[in-house]
Amino acid sequence: MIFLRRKENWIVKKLDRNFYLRPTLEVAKDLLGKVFVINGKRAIITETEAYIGPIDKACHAYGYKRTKRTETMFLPGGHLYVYMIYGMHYCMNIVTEREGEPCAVLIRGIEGVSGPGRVCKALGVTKEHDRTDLISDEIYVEEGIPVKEEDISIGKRINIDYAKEAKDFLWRFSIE
DNA sequence: GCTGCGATTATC
DNA sequence: ATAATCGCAGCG
Repeated sequence: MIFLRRKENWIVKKLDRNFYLRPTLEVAKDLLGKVFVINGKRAIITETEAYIGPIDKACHAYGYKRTKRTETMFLPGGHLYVYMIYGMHYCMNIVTEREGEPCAVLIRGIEGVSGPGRVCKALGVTKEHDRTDLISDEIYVEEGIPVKEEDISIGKRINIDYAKEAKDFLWRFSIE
């Protein structure tokens, strides 16, 4: 039995573990329109990018590379992966797929905010949130708004020109 | 112990 | 087009 409480037109049901354990490209696309909840703030996700460690030269964990930083991506889907970049910004990702498969989805935009660094700043996400489990009471993602297939734009990922053939993968998803 | 650079952003 | 700014991977 499924009961969906609705608050205005948002479906407020929390996403469960199984949502995140699916293939990364599916999760990246399905996260559009979902509502990220943290620090008492709520934000509609509008732009994402997939990073698939086993085959993706743009991914920190390419070829299953384990370092102190990438260790988070080996956790089961549904955890937060937060890292600092350029010594001054944080980037927030949601880990996907089963434990041991280092994959994640970068949250590149939320409603009214473009760019992964600005997203973290707007939501107050820092290194402290790395490894946070989203199957929790305080920090999680809700069903949010249904998104139509025709409203989704697909394109190449941003700022990964160093990543050889992977730079041309169409692993970026966005709405509006 | 050094060196170089990055899934970015603000500003020239 | 370029500076800002630092954790850390790679090297040896």
